[in-house]
Amino acid sequence: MDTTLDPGLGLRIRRTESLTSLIRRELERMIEVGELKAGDRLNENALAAKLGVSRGPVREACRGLEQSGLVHVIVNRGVFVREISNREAAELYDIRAALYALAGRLLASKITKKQVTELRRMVREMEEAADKGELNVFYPLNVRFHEAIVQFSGNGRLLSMCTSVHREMHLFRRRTLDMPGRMKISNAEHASIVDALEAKHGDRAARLMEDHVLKSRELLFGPLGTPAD
Amino acid sequence: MDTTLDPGLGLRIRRTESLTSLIRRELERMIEVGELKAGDRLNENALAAKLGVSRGPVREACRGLEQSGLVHVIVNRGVFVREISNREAAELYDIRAALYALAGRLLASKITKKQVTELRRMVREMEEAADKGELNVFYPLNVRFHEAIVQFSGNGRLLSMCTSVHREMHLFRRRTLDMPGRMKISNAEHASIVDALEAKHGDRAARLMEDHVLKSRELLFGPLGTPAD
DNA sequence: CTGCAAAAGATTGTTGACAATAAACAATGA
DNA sequence: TCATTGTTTATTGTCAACAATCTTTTGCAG
Repeated sequence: MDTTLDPGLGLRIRRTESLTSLIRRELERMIEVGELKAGDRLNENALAAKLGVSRGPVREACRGLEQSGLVHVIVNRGVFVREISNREAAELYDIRAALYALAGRLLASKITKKQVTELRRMVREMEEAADKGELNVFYPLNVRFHEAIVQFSGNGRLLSMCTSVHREMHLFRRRTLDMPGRMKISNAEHASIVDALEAKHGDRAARLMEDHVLKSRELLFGPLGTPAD
Repeated sequence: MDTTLDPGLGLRIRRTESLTSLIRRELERMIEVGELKAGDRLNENALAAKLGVSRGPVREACRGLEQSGLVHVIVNRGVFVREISNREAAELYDIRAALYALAGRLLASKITKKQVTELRRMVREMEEAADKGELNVFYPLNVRFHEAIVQFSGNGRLLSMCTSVHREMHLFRRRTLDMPGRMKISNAEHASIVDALEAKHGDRAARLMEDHVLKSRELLFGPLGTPAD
């Protein structure tokens, strides 16, 4: 298989985007999809060869990934896809809860009818997926629902932060226990959140968003505080 | 003036740390201090020559800085120290408020007597600085006070996020109006925060932290929402 | 066979050179 | 005089080679 970065289209693309950013996105994709698993080392030579470029842009891309927390670099040893410990995952849940609460509060004060409709549509689709027990339909909708709320909140930096946190959490091994009734419970919370948003009740929306995230956290780590590791 | 990166010590240092990270810290310092101002372009050749290295590590360092939001890169044009608009600064204030609230909540549940003493000492020193009207003493103490709370909270990722947000906000032109009585008011809030922490009253600590940040925001932008630009 | 030491190999860190692009400037015509 | 086009210069994007470091293998003594 030839996974080169479009050498044919290269001439057109290269004008508006550097190889570095293309490679960074490609690496993010590989990590997201699982082509690169937590703990894997990124071999610069191999990657450069595989993508049909030299090591320079690959190294630059890795430096960006390092800062965004997706990989960590050990001098003279290489860059490794980060492994998220239980403890770190728990920390990220707390942060996500705080950021989502903010998103809810901000959005409640400015949400439009159109946005409410959009969110309600997602909730309805998730409801169908939950009824049929289709987790592979529910899950991406769930992601998009949360993303939409953060995006609608209008705080650009908040959006990029949430995206970053979300990417990092993906590195965490344990998937949320897909308990049978979990989808319906989760979606009921979604409905309440949209209600609060529509009512422009900022405090309630914030609290519901926070609880929604912390409930996921509890499902993984139990009701008490941070796990040892 | 020779601002080379210690070519003498280089040999020793290079073993445990790459030039890239040294340069990134140096650039962060230059931005922090104001040697590089918002909007300035970072000339790769000039920087490389000044630091006595080649362009490679400089470029890698810039990619890290880009991801952390301190600079932005325009393809084929160069990397520029980011300019923070009023709007973005306001967004960052909101985020900081949410993160600090989390820090307060977390710390309240686990603060030690020793940490309370430490915080109280800082408040006392700030009180003295406020009495004498010494802003240049008050300000760094103020920073350390907030940093300490975040650090004591025990959430590592939260600490790095707050540091990052703080750095970014430094790029914002308008300094907080140093109104005459401002320091004393601010420090009274600090005292209340420590009280809430000592009482292990998480909700109250969270709310006080949030209000404390949002009050700074109001001082800059007024009581209503986000400024246009 | 095991443990250690030294050499060979692989990989990262760094550099200088070349190619591609954008900015600055000069020349031309209206 | 001004706008436009062509040319030169400066700067960034990319690459391939070299140096430093780490890992693995091999050889040898016990």
